[in-house]
Amino acid sequence: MTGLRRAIDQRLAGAFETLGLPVDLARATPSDRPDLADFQCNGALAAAKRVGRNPREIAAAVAEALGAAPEFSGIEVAGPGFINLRLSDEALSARAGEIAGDPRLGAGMVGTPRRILIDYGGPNVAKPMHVGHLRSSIIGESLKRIHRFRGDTTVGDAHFGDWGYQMGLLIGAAMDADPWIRALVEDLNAAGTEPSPEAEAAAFEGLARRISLADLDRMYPEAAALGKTDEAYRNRARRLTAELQARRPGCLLLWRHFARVTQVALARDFHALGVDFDLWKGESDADPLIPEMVADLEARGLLEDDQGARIVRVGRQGDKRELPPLLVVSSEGSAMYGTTDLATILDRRRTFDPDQVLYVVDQRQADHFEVVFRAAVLAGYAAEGQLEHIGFGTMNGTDGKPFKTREGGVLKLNDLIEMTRDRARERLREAGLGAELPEEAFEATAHQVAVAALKFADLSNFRGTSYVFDLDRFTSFEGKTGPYLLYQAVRIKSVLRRAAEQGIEAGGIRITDPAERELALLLDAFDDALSEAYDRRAPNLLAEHAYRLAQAFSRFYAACPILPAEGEVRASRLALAGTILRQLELCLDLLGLSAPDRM
RNA sequence: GCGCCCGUAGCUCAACCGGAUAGAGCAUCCGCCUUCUAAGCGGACGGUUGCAGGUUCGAGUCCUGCCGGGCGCGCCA
Repeated sequence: MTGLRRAIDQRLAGAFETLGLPVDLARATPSDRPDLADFQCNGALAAAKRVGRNPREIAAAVAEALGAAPEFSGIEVAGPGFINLRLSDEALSARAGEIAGDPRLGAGMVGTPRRILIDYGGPNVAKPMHVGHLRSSIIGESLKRIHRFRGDTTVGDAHFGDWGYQMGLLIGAAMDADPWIRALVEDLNAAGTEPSPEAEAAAFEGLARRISLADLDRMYPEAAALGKTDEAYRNRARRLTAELQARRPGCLLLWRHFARVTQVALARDFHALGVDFDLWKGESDADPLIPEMVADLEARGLLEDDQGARIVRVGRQGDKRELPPLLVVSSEGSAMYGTTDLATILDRRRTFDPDQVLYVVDQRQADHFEVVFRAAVLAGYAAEGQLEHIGFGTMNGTDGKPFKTREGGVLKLNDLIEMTRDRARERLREAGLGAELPEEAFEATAHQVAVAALKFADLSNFRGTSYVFDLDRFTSFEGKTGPYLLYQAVRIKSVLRRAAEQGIEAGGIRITDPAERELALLLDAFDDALSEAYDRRAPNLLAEHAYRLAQAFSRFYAACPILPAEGEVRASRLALAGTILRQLELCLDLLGLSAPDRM
């Protein structure tokens, strides 16, 4: 199925070819001047430059050549050589009808599907999620859904931060906090063998009583702070990290408890946000590959000794700056951030063999990924361009620096969600739904509204730039917000429900009113918005489309009564509304949102 | 110091390969519920796109310089 915009491209290409003009310039875009046209082509201007002729003459010739095409109701040359194209109501009606009958609502697939792995979320053991985790999680989730919908075999991996120095800190802190734990770890380490299943079960049971997620939340910041100021403490944590990575049984067992407790809680929190991972692989899963990888790097002659550490230099001729080397083995003998990342590349290659890996991680880590990717290419673990860092900007406070609460701490994601849910409940009660809906549905709706508000507020910004985190804006339900999108969907559902009750049926779509034209044009523009969001890895483009669609519907709703109309007009408007709902809900789903039935 | 990113309306953000009159939301003001959910709709107000040059028929967009801000620059992740 070809969309209208693409059909116009083809018409233009035909005309350009006939006239001996560069065909790559034959492209229609939505008009900047909706009062003058639906689409415009600026190709005559660029062509004039290339072939050295008058742009208006070229435009006039193209317009002439286009003259017989049936989908246009108006073709005009304007300004310096814009070709303004207006579509006939018939063409729009036919296209709207096509989309109405299309399970994919007008969206195309990629030409050649690829295998894509998306690394996002990046939760860590013992670190509760804060607002900073919101971006990676929801951008990554949306990219995953967009890729999958367009036909790629797509896998989302949480890439759980469960390995490294932080674990040494925590193991030490837990041993300090409780003599029973200290004894357990030390005895197991001394024994040097895995405990029996019974002993292991008993140990986990004892740990479950002693260390909860809340304890970890409390212990980690304290230990991290101590590690910064106290050298002996820091050195012990490093040693314990190395012991864990050497798989000393006591450290390993305690670590497994930490990871398990955290993961269960995190998966629940992610799910509540509409974020679900296909894989929950940890950095620890890449760990077993490290020895052979180090040997391999050695064999390839890439490893160098430097200040007691082992590194890979990744500088290239023509670099504008000197990149730091990849630190493969620390002077303590530990694997570092980059080591596990490199080993993870190997692991993914063996287990999933992706054509491309997208890392949805804070922009500040651009240099780190550049180093890792270069090392991977040097070692032959990945091809140039196969690994891509999808960086995003930070959420800043009004002072322009990464967001902190008034107390100076980080805002926990769960607190933000609860705050927003409170506002949603209040708003639902005002609407009188508190009494009408069963408790469960009421809570579910409040949650949907809150999540939509938070996620849309983030997704509507271009991912690459930092933005100011404004609590009021994030928890607002009016204007260009997630709840606005949900509300439009809810209104349509309500209309469709009434229509069904009254036995009113939808019919063929006939576009006549300006509000209907706008809707038909937007339905057609979905495919462009989706493929653009895909190509540029920019969900905000899809969010923008969803908003425009919702807004156009709201105007249509105000201007064109649906059920109060009669006959074919009513049947047409009902069909149009139903199609808008389906495309809107599809957009919401691709953004990781969902609309309730009532709100 | 070196490098990367950013600077657009009072505030928060958009702007497709360089195109016409730079768009939304919030805030402010004025209208609209006796038709389907007013979390809505219509309208008004609001801009020298940080500054100065350059390329171009045409620049928020490309180039150079300056000013301002953020971030990164091997033993955390």
